Amino acid sequence: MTVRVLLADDEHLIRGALAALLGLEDDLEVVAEAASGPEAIAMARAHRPDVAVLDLQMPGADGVRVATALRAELPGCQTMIVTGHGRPGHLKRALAAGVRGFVPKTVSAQRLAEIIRAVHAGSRYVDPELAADAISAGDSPLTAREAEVLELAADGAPVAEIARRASLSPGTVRNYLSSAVSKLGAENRHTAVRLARERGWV
Amino acid sequence: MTVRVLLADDEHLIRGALAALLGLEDDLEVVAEAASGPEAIAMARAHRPDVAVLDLQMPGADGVRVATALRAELPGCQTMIVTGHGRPGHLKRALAAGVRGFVPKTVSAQRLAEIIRAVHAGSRYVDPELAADAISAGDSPLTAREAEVLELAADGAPVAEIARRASLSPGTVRNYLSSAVSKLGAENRHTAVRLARERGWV
DNA sequence: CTCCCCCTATGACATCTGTCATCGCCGGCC
DNA sequence: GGCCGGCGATGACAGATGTCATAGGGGGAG
Repeated sequence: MTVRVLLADDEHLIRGALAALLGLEDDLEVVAEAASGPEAIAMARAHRPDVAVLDLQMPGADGVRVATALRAELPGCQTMIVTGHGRPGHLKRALAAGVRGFVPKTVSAQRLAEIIRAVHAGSRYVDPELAADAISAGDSPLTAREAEVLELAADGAPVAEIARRASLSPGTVRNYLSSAVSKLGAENRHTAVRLARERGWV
Repeated sequence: MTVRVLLADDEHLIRGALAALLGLEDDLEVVAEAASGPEAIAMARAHRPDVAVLDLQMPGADGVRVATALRAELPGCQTMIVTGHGRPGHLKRALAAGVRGFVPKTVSAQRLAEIIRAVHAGSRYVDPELAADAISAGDSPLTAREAEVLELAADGAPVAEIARRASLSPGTVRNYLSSAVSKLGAENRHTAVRLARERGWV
């Protein structure tokens, strides 16, 4: 019995190469490919794969968003995420979205094929290194608003702009930023953004 | 006559898959693989490939740095860069380093094989879209010091820290930042850093 | 030689940011 | 009911940042 696989990655080079390699395994069959989030969802709807292998970063909708959509629409389809640089927060988000596998692109195709089989059989697989990172990063100490405001501060916007976008008073924004900065042990909001990003808290 | 290819990419999944696909072409032979910059140089030294296909982002030394090293050491070896997200500045740097091909990972393996042949035959190939971006981005309006200081400001360090690292007076640093910000039409140094990064000027 | 641009620096000023104290409101928990 | 924590806001203050004028030295172009 062969496992029907959907492959979604915006990098044609990788997607094609991967499809070819996975196709060599005689119990795996790549039944659909997609280059964007929305396309992945559409292809899944049309081909009803057993396992969806999703890149984390795709135009339109990222891998986790696609996984969430598939979870709701095709309960029989297991999802897994493949990513170049895995941050702890992504893993946490992915797991929360019902993703069953989370692997970095540094694994071999051979290994990926095994993991696809495992996921299809019902087990979960998370890359040990990424799991360790996620555990050591721990939970976010930031409150919802602190995280939101920090997010808005990410592109270097001044306080007034952030306040406008968040519909908050500038003073309140500064308070949240201040508290976020102190919780993260950062020197200023920009390093705070960087730290929070590294730990996957925004 | 077969083209001997060196493949360097830190993502095992991509590298392996690509090696397999390129190996299917009967006039291409992947004679070496590497997962880091230094390893790529060592492998090139050992196997003397005709064409080196280098990922832009690798641990140790990025693709352009590797290309520069190879240019000096193995003049008979043509180099080309493959990258996920290509910024204009990278292309410029790559061309200056004597790289003969520059392609995004969104091309197909088929197309990549053709380009490898072309590069081996002595032509150059630059992805049209990336080329257009590079041209429209134009040249950097920043002076050497402005760019350097902006670079140091990238991680959100305060002026005092930047001044220390650049061995400059804090006042001078603020002047450079101010002038860079105004040249880039940014609101503050952090958005200036972002803009300069997008255009490949830092 | 002169002009111009870059590098470096200082001082002054206005504004922005970070921090703290304090307040009221709401919702959950003991 | 009382306590606590999060949310939203204000006011005040110190320190950081952005801007401008100014100035000397050096190097390249005309």
